[in-house]
Amino acid sequence: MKIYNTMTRKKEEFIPMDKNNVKIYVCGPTVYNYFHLGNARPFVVFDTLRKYLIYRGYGIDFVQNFTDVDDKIINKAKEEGKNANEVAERFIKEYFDDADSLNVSVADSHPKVSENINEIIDFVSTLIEKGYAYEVDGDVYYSTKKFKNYGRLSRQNIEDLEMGARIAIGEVKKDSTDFALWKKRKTEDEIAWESPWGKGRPGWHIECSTMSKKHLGKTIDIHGGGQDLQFPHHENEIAQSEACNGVPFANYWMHNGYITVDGEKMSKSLGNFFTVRDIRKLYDGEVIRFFLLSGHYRSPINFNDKLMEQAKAGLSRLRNAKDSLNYLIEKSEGQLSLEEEKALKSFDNYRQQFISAMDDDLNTADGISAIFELVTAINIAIKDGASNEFANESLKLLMELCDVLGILQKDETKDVDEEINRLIEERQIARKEKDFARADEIRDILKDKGIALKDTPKGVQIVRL
RNA sequence: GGCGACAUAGCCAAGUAGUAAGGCAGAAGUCUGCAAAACUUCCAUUCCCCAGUUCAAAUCUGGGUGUCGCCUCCA
Repeated sequence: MKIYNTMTRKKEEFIPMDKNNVKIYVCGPTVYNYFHLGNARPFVVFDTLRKYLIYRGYGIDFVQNFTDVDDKIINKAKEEGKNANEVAERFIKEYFDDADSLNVSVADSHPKVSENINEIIDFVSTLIEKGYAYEVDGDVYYSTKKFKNYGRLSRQNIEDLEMGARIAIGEVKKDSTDFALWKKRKTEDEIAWESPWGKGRPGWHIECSTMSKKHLGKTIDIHGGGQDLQFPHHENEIAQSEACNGVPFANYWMHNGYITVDGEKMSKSLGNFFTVRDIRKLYDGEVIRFFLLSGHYRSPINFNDKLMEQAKAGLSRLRNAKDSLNYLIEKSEGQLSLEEEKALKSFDNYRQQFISAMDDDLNTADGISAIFELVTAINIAIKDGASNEFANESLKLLMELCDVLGILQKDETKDVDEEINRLIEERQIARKEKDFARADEIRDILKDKGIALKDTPKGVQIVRL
């Protein structure tokens, strides 16, 4: 597999340190609100990477943190008259709710800042000992000029950065590019922990270095996150980790592009964001996931109603194929015919097409195309019916590929209640007696209940809307 | 000011040198009591513009135009 490495700006062959234990760290959310679609993108993208690597036989150790100590959480808590921990815990719960709707699997671990304070203090202490950090009156800063590769990931040189940097009032850094490792407590009611530098809390960047080291070790295979984290967050992580550990931090850096609204980046600061929770009121989580995977992960994706409708329509084509196969399996019997055997063999081309797309820096857009082509081939093959075995095998292949992308995962129950069954039966009788007015009336009634009917040669197929 | 990305049909989107995938929308047809779904056919002589390299360019080089991003919390 080839992966585009931001560090080298090239697609590189992916060679993990240990095939059975690929170490992946992805920057997780700051839990002070529902996450928005822009936040969702890395969750979905790197979850897909994880699923694909597992599909290809790798063992994965996947870590995604929760930033549960942060100014924004503190502010939100003040607004709501709660304590910061309550706010963080609540939105961690909401994270899992939304993530689940997107079919994003739970990580192997989801460490929290608040549970790693001691490790963070140790990390900062080491940086001070090694001369990479300094304390000023209870604050601790990282001295960027001490780290010779500072700016390498984002291709910035430190002099240019200094020109653009601003020092906020009250900050006592030596250089404008220095950043906080530990922040002194400013008011009594602020959340704070004891440290060698007095009461305070960790800066933002140090947590990822610390938790990555704790759960995955000094060097990891892949570090992922949004493009906007490249600078300064990931740059700072590298500076911290490599200064502390003396070995390379991550072998591959992957950055997803952002979501735009009317061509502008969706972000909290611009206020033009849509939370996944809100989008879910209109679209199934799977539609959102499919939408996010419909373009390459490094390209920007624009978000609007029209595009969501397109994604929804595309996904239903895939879902219809799955439903048809399931229906066929229920209604048909028998073994593969000679023709079917041949068709099934040819389907392997689509699998190969899918794999080579995904192998090429996780080209999900091309991967999806392969699935569409498979679906067309399946539809043609089953047009006039098919054996049970053929339907089964086709479904197996379709789902093999869809599972990797995390789509078509939710199976609506085929069970319908008695009243609906009675109505369907009544409609069949009405049709037989050519009372089409009544038949159509019943179809409308069922439609209101979220059930569509397809009259097929083999009977009535029930489809959940 | 420094650094970077992108520009392919009505819309979305692959394709990084060998003659434009796939999806949505649309049109016509098949099937159907009517639908729905599905199937068949049609839908970019052309890839922002101009030069250049080459037997050959959407793809490489140079220049231009436009859009967006990072440099400040952000996925």
